[in-house]
Order: sequence, then structure tokens, then C-alpha cells
Amino acid sequence: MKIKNDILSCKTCVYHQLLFGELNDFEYKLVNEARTEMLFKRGEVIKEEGETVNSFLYLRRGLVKLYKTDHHGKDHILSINKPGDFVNLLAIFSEKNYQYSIAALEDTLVCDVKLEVLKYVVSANGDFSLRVLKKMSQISEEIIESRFEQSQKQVKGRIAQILLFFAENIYHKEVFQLPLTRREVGELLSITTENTIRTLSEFRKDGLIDIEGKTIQLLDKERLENINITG
Amino acid sequence: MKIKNDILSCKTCVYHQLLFGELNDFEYKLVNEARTEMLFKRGEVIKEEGETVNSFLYLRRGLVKLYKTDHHGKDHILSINKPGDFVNLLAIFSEKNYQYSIAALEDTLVCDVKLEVLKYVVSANGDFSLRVLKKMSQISEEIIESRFEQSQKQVKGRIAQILLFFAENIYHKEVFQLPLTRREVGELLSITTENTIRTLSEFRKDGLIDIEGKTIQLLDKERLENINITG
DNA sequence: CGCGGCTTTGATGTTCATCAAGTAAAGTGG
DNA sequence: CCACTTTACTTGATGAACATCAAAGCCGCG
Repeated sequence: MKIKNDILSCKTCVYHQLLFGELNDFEYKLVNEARTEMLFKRGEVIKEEGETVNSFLYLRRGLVKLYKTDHHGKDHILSINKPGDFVNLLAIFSEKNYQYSIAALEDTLVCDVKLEVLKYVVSANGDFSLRVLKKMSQISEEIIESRFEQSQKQVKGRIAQILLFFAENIYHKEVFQLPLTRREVGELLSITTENTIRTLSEFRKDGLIDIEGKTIQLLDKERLENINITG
Repeated sequence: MKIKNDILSCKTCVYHQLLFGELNDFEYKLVNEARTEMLFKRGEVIKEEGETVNSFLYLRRGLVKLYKTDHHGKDHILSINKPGDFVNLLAIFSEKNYQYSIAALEDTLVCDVKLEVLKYVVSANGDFSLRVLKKMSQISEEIIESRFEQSQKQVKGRIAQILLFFAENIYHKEVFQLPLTRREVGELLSITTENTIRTLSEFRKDGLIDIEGKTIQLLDKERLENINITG
């Protein structure tokens, strides 16, 4: 991890308005002064399960995974966060320690705001607190939705979904570098590494995708959509 | 559904302090005047997926399920809520319609507070908004945790978990009336009805539980715990 | 250059869904 | 209140989906 010294104003940040639109100059100044920018390399752990939650994190560049290790030592990925996401928003007000770990999947730039300052601003600015509440609602809706989706689907549907997710929500391209190992894909979808590989190979044989190591190209999005929907 | 006319003061409610502890007299009066008490019989739908979210609900007596229907017409239960739970808290600030339905599993008493009033109080009272945020964090932690648990377990572990859940978290007894049909248990755990029944029968044969229709008695909690943990 | 992690494929076995069929229980309308 | 219909429950047989185990090639890194 490296702390960035040439901090730009958060006002120039494309994500500024997403959350901080309601702040007045004074409040904004407080937040900005309580802010640090941190760089992480692929693979670095940003927060470890059990650490005290003492800052609000949001992602400016890169990609991170939230994950948890079970008592067999096996990891389970809870979600993938992309730039603009408020990584730990759901956790910061609970006054508990991290229930999961966070690690960088790509080289990542994270903004870290001291929690006490954020809490002060929430309690002082009613519009801001409503904004935060709304954001939290939206994040949990996504979790509920993704859980609902997963519970209906079997392996092919889940793999199709994750491929479409990366192409459409993350990279906005039909060719992309898969930022996860095959094992991590399995950890995200609750399937084994072997089955992940087999299903990807099957998709390749069926002409749905092209694979070259980590590079994946979607060849038939329509059929993938169909597999995604029908399970 | 029946609207109750003999509304007692919310101050006497055992759950009052859980959320409304920070309110001053004026704010409390506002909330109390915006409040309705509603009775639902087992099976009645309280909210239907797609309805506008215009009130905050909390459960004073009974038990409800939150569920969603997939495009095959199959229901999936997202969670079970018990007295003291803020049924739709995660949803109310998103400004979207209900993403799920809510139905009573037992005869149920629900408090319904007009949303606009709650929002006003949140924006006016900083301590109260922090309280709400904390509660939301806790609820989503539970969802994340339960999702993590489920993803590791197979059928026996899930059934053991749900039996322990009802005994320990809901009824605080080792003998209880299962408030769900076998099918609903399956809908909650993402397994088929047949498999639910088979696993329960197996537990009975193994002397873990006793079954008599809907009445279930846990005979060997230690072994059930073990099955729950080891999956 | 060799060690460990990632990837891949094949063989095998377990878990679980599906299908079928029957009994019991619970609503429903005359 | 009883015949009728529907829904819930149960068991067995079968097969599909998926995990597990095994083995080998690949690649990056110390």
C-alpha cells in the first residue's frame, strides 16, 4: 500500500456528486481534510476481517473483492466492487469490526475518510443523511437481488451471468481481461474450480465465448443472456 | 387485515427504545400520530412486490416472511422476521417500489408509520439518523452472514440451522410449532420439498428430533449444532 | 531450475432434483 | 355437516448435476 501525497480535490472527482452533493462548504472542507488516498497493488489486502472499522472507503480506480474465509480455510467472495462504489458503506455504522476482508483485484486507488468526521456530517446534515440512507438501501437491494438470482440458477447460468457482468457492468466491452482466477470465479459463484473451468470450456466449444488465458471475448451475447435468464 | 382502533402508546411498546430512544417529545408525537396498527391473519399478504413503499413497518407480534417469485412461479423466501424487527428498513429509503412481498406466517401485529414523517424525523434529528444507520448496518450484516453460511452448507446443514434458528431465536424452546410448511422450508433454504421432508425424516430416524406434524422437538441439540457447523 | 500456484482434463461417486404415486389434512360450497 | 377439491405431506425409483480425486502441463518467481 502506498499513500498518495498529491491529493486532488475531491470536488474534481467524478464520484463526488454521488454522495457529497449535499454538503456545504464547511462540511465539505471537513471531509476533504479527513481524507487520504491510498494505492494498492493487485493482490494486496486492504482490510482484514476483524479489523476495526474506522473509515469510510470508496473506490476511485481499480477493482476489489469482499470475501470471507470459512473454517475449512476456503474463501467465499461476497461481492466485487468497482469504481464509484462505497465499499464498506453497509458496515460503517454498525460499530462492529469488519465481518469480511477486502482485497485489490487490480491496481486500485481508494479514498479513505475518517469515520468520525463522516458520522459528524451525517448527524449535522439531514439531507446528507437521507442521501446516505438511500445509498445503503440501494446497496442492500443489490445484495438481495443477486442472492435471489443465484438461488435459482445452476452453474451455466451463473457463469453466463458473471461473464455478462464483467462485460457490461465493469469493462463495457466484449473483450476483457478476467480479473479473477478460475478459483476466484468459483468462490464467487459457489462452485468448484474444476466446474468453473469445465463450464468455460464448454461455452468455448459451443461458440459462446473465446478464451485465451485470462482474455475473454463474448461471441454470442444473446445466447449468453438466454442461459443467464433461463438458469 | 384489520386496523386496530385501540392503539396503545408506542411508549409502552417493548420495542420503542430499539429505534425511537433518541426522539424528543415533539418528534415522538409526530411519529405516534403517523402510526397505524394492523392485524394480519396467517397467510395474508402484507405487501406485494411492486407496491409503493410509503410506510415504515415494524413487527410487534407474530412472524412474517419476505419472499420473491421467480419466472417459473416458484417462491423464494429471503428472510423471516420476528417481533422487534424492522421489516422493510432496508427498502424504505431507496425511493423504489417493493422488490419483494411480505406475508404473515402467524397472526401478526404490525406497526405502520407514514414514511414522510419518518424521513422528516431522520433529517431533523442527527442522533436518530445515526441510530437508523446503525440498525441498517446490522440488518445487512445479518443478510451477508446468512448468505455466507448458506453458500458453504449442504442440505443437512441448512435444515439443522433452520431448526436451531426457530428453537433459539424465535421460540426460545426446544419444542415448537414449525410456522412454515415443508415447501416453505425448502423455499427458504433453496432445496426441494421432497428433500426437506426426507432430511427431516432422517433426522428423526437418527434421534436428532421428534416430529409430529408441525410440532418439532429438538432431542440432540449438540449433534444438530455439529451438523450445522460442519455443513 | 525447481517449487508452488494456476489451469486443464478425465474418471468416479455423492448429492440432490425430478418424476411418480399415494395418503393425510385442510378448505369450500351445497 | 358432508362430499368434494385442493393443498400438504411422504416414500421410492431414477437420473442429472455437480463435487471429489487424480494426474499432468504450464507459468512465474525466487
